[in-house]
Amino acid sequence: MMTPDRDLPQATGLTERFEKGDLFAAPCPSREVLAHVSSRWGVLILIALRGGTHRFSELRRRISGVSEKMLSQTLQELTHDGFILRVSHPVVPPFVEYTLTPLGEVVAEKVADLADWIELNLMEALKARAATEEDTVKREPNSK
Amino acid sequence: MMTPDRDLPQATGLTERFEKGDLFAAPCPSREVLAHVSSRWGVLILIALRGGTHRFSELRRRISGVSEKMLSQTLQELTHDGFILRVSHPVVPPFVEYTLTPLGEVVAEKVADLADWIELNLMEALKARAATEEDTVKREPNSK
DNA sequence: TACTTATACTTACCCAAAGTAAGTACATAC
DNA sequence: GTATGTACTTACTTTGGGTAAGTATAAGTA
Repeated sequence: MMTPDRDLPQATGLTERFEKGDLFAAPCPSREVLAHVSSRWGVLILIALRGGTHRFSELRRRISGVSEKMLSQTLQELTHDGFILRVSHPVVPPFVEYTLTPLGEVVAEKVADLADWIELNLMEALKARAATEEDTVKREPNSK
Repeated sequence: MMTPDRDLPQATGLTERFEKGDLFAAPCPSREVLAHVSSRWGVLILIALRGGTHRFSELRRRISGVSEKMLSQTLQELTHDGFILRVSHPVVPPFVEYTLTPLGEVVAEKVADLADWIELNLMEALKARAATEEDTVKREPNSK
């Protein structure tokens, strides 16, 4: 049976063990920011902006697969979170530049670290995928 | 006015990254794995499993807000990717344990590093949020 | 005996988020 | 005058995530 444990007092006890913060608590604002940073396009945008300023359309072309809508939206979120600085030049056609803030450079570095590691170790991960049958280990009832 | 495009001559670091796993290319398998790891629940599961083995229902209670469906699904993905080992004891009621693999411990560490940093620096991010009007910098047409 | 509780799931259904396509305003090139 | 490029927004459609309920089984409770 499903027990609706939305806001049970157990949160306090568990939070103690993870005393860093309340990331494990549902209404934690960190989750939102973390979601922006680790979102599908957020990750790629942050990595793309390492190394320097880029224009909107540069990012769009570089990050294969983003729609303009999602790029715009994610850039807004990250800008709003203080990770990206948006500089718009009031000319025609529009000219807008996006740059990492000092705060953004730190997150971007951590995100890139994660992404790079995954790229480099993909082979191992894929090998594990091939061996699907070994995913689960079954133990005898009396072995525990 | 013609807008100069400094699109192609990229920073070497980024270009190298393109050629290795090519995260920026849409059909790159790294993206999928990265999506699993950096997904809303994937992040929290990996962090929760640092420090030791946990049962399904333990994780469910700890990670406030996960549905059983999402927990099950995300655990399957991460298990399939080789980051988590699933050990099921064939008893009634079911008893299943989840543990990080050596590979999983490394990703979990990187993910936790990112999450911790965000939690600690949330205040700065929120301060940036408050100053919404300063998100965008406008420059005069002739200032560039 | 019958009812409840607990576990680790799956399945059906629904809605919000993500993706697609088109529109916008203006200028320069052909 | 048609096309192109810029940085967007807005409607519409699709998909994925969330909610609630179902499942099998055994121990515990009334």
